[in-house]
Amino acid sequence: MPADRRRSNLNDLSDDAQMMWTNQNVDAMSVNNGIAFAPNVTPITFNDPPPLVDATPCESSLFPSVNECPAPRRSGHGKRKPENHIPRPPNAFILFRSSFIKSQHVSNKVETNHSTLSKIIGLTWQNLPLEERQIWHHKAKVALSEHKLKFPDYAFRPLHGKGKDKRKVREVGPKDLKRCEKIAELLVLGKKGEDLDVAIKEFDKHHAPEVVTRFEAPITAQTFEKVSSNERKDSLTKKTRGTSRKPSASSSEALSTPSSSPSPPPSLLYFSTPPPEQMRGLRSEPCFDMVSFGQYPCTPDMPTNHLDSPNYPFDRVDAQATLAYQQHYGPAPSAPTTAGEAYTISTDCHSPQLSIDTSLIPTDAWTRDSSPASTASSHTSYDTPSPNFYDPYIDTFSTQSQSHAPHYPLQEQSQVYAQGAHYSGCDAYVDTVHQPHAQSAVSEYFGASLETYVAEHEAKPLLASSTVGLDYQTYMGGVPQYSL
DNA sequence: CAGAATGAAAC
DNA sequence: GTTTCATTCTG
Repeated sequence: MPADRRRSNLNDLSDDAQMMWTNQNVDAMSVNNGIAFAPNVTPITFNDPPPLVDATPCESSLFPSVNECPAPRRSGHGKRKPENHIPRPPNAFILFRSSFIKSQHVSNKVETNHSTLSKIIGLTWQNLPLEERQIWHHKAKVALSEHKLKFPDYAFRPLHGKGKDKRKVREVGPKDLKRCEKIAELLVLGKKGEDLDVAIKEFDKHHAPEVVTRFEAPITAQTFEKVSSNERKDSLTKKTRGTSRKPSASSSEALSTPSSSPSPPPSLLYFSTPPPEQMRGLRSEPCFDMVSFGQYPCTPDMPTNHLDSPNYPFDRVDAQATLAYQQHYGPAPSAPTTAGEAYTISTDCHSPQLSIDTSLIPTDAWTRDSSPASTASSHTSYDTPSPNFYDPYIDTFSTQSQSHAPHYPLQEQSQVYAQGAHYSGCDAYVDTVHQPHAQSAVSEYFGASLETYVAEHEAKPLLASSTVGLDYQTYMGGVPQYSL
């Protein structure tokens, strides 16, 4: 009877929709079937303090859930909701996150930004032992049952088309994925609170945020041709695509290869290099994030222009930087053939990193109504199996024992993660805060006429990425600057 | 109010 | 397959 439930009027429900999803009732119940199993929870007691049942069937040892009194629930996501809005039952991760935040495993000293925290918690979640995650899935299941008991008429009714004009303007951060990973790693190892403070403080001493540059997939004359013909109707009909994400636990696409996701053709507009003011006008986000470029200790010969500074000499064309690289260092790395492949030029202190994700941008990437971040291609670049094999329903549906799949060590996961589209805020994201010289090369790259370049080097990928990387390496003189 | 994460559920 | 929305809080 889902149809019936759907028809039911949510607004009939009483005003006690102010809920806080904690695990307080969860552990007191057992979920062995879909029927009533929570005798102590009724629609009335749903918000009541936790029953004093100690017999927790299972509790995370690593991150025990917080059972203190819930803080009054803030209206979800700060969005205005109807007075009697009934929130969705939380999923396992949301429960985990909630509890995690509340227990302050990561103190304010380490991280305050919740976007970053989400990242950290996400990484932690991925690295959580299977059993631990299972516990949270169990809690989620119980929460769902509770929810059903309390709101038997509830049906999730997402407002489709609501976010049609929504676009991911720009990614916050991700300042430092490595740092997030480190924190997550330590967390899974049991370090939290003050221990973590100390460990991260030490880590921060030696760690510098990595440089990440994103370029779209290599442009060839062929693709250019193809695009030109398709461009018009494409841009007329295509709408923004939603954000998909990296492989998830229950998703079978986790194991799919990136080659199965053809890239959308780049747009004609993309090929031309508009004047900076036009660029800013066309796109709602800047090409580069150079917020604190000036913080970096500059040497006299270092460029100090911001790309988005009006003073930046965009007319200074130096396409030869790329060619010079090829002449000097030989052929570039083999061209990626699938969207989402990434060049990753060594990352540690000995050779500072430059990751280039070559995901294509949607056709209208330079127009207002699209989001590079929301292309599927930018989220399918996992060329290793997902570390996440956990099937929350493994107990209900007996599947090919995925649960016995190997648990990927963090390091490996990180690589997978780093090659994904998590720097997907724009086509070329360069954190030059710590590597200003890289900016120089990128600037030159962008100053060049790509049209000319493509015409002259047809069927060859643009290699600005490599140029930038080497440029920076050269600048660093091969001297280790940071240790990780 | 977007953003960050993952996952459930609806289109 | 895609989109929304659960949590949380800051910028």
